[in-house]
Amino acid sequence: MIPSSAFSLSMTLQCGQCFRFFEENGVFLGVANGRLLKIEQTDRFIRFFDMTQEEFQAVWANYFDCATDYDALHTLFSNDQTLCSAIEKTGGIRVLRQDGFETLISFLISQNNNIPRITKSINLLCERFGSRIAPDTFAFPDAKTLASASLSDFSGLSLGYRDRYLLDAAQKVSSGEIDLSKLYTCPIEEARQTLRTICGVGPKVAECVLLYGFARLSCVPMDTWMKKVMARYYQAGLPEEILPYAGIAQQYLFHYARCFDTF
DNA sequence: CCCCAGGGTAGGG
DNA sequence: CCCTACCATGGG
Repeated sequence: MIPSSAFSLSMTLQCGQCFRFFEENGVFLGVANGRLLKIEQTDRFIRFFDMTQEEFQAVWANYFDCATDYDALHTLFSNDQTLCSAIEKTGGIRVLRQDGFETLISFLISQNNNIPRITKSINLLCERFGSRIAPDTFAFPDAKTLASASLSDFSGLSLGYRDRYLLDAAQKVSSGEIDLSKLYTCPIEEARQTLRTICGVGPKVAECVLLYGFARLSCVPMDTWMKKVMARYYQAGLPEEILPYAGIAQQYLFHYARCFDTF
């Protein structure tokens, strides 16, 4: 269990950073790290169902980024007026530490797309190519499996023109042409450059992959909503002192603009 | 019919 | 460097 202060499970799982959780009577079910996760938020705690302390420490503490002091970040961010307002509504969001390859594929699908359709495509992709880990539950497929597919194998997943992007990404990772493990710590510009050799990875998708998949917290995905926020509130850029954690600030501002502000 | 969706690419100035 | 048309697909 995790204390609930400054932690909103529903916002964290539904703010558009991950796509494999759904809510049923207040309980969230989903798949990450090749495991089925059942989890709920009570008044004071986040409760993990069917979970040993060992598994929580080995897998999920990292996934939910329990080591980061979000209260300290809120204090830092609150010096800024707009972020202060955003945090009032969205401060329970945590930036998840997701699998790098899954994040890469997921945000290739996200381009010029909407969240319900992204979710649908990803679930269909897992059903077709992922290993079955429980009834009607499938893990995210690995790079080798996707790389061995052909374009026609992707039909019916509502990927549109993005099918060849997935294949290119899977082949570059599977062949070793791209070593994703380097992206955690290599210089950030090198990480961006590496990802952008993949067809369909531009500036925005690269930032998403690095932030959500490789814990590069300085990365700021500039989607249509964040562009509106920047134009309206930050024409001179984000405050200097938050830049090392700008990705987390971005998550608050993105969700604030999308769900609470009127643009 | 239009527009938009967590954009990127190719092609032309 | 900039700008624009186009890219599949579904929902409003």
